[in-house]
Amino acid sequence: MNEKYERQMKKGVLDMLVLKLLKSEAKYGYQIIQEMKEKSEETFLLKDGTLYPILYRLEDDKLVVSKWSEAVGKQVPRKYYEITEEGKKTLDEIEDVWKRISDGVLRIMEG
Amino acid sequence: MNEKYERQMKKGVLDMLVLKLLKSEAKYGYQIIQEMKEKSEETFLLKDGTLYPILYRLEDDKLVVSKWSEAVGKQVPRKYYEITEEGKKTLDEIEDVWKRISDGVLRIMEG
DNA sequence: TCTTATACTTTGTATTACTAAGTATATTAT
DNA sequence: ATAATATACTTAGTAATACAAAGTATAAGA
Repeated sequence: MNEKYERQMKKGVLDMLVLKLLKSEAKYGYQIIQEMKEKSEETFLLKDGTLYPILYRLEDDKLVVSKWSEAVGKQVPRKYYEITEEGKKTLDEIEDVWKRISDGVLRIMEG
Repeated sequence: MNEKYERQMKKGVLDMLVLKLLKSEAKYGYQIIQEMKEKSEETFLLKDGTLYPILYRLEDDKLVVSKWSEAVGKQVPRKYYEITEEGKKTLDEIEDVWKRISDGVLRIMEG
């Protein structure tokens, strides 16, 4: 029952969180999943099947670009995702939307 | 572009907000729309076509019950929606989910 | 050798906010 | 009287996304 609401409430915010994590530096998929888990203190536990479609969508929208890493030794090849200028701009906008909505929720829930 | 994110971010929270507004007293559709608008300071501007499907869903889930008002004078008949005990319990649970998710978002966005 | 972690891809499902169109009555302004 | 607006509820259809699940493949450790 609660999972239903949890899933719905996450809609829209994951794009924002992924862009935020990429803002400091380019990262690869597994790294994003780990940071999301650690920084949110276990609240955002993404499956890879959830993250990659988000990254592909962000790439289609030109908010991120991806590059395969040079083969360094025997390292499994990694695809690094880097935020674009447009991505940074969009991140700021999405953050404003989030602030406005969470403020609105607070006003109703606490009023 | 932003409308897309705004719409997604509202998913899940509208049920919570409607239940919250019904917690203090039974209300009819138009009244809910007005209170949502006022209390959220223009953030949640629901169309009737958005609200009623939510109310029907809540009713299907037995979180609210509806009663048509007695015909008082020439008043247009109104359908009052009242939160159930199960609805109150679910509201508390959804609120916990919301708090956990918004805390998680904050941790990532501010850290 | 087996398990686990790393790493990316694709397909399909369930859910929900919103638009739009429809029906109908009461009140207010012209 | 008439027109416009506010009130009040219903239904059908669209777009978007979190997630599960299944698949492919390599590296490291027990």
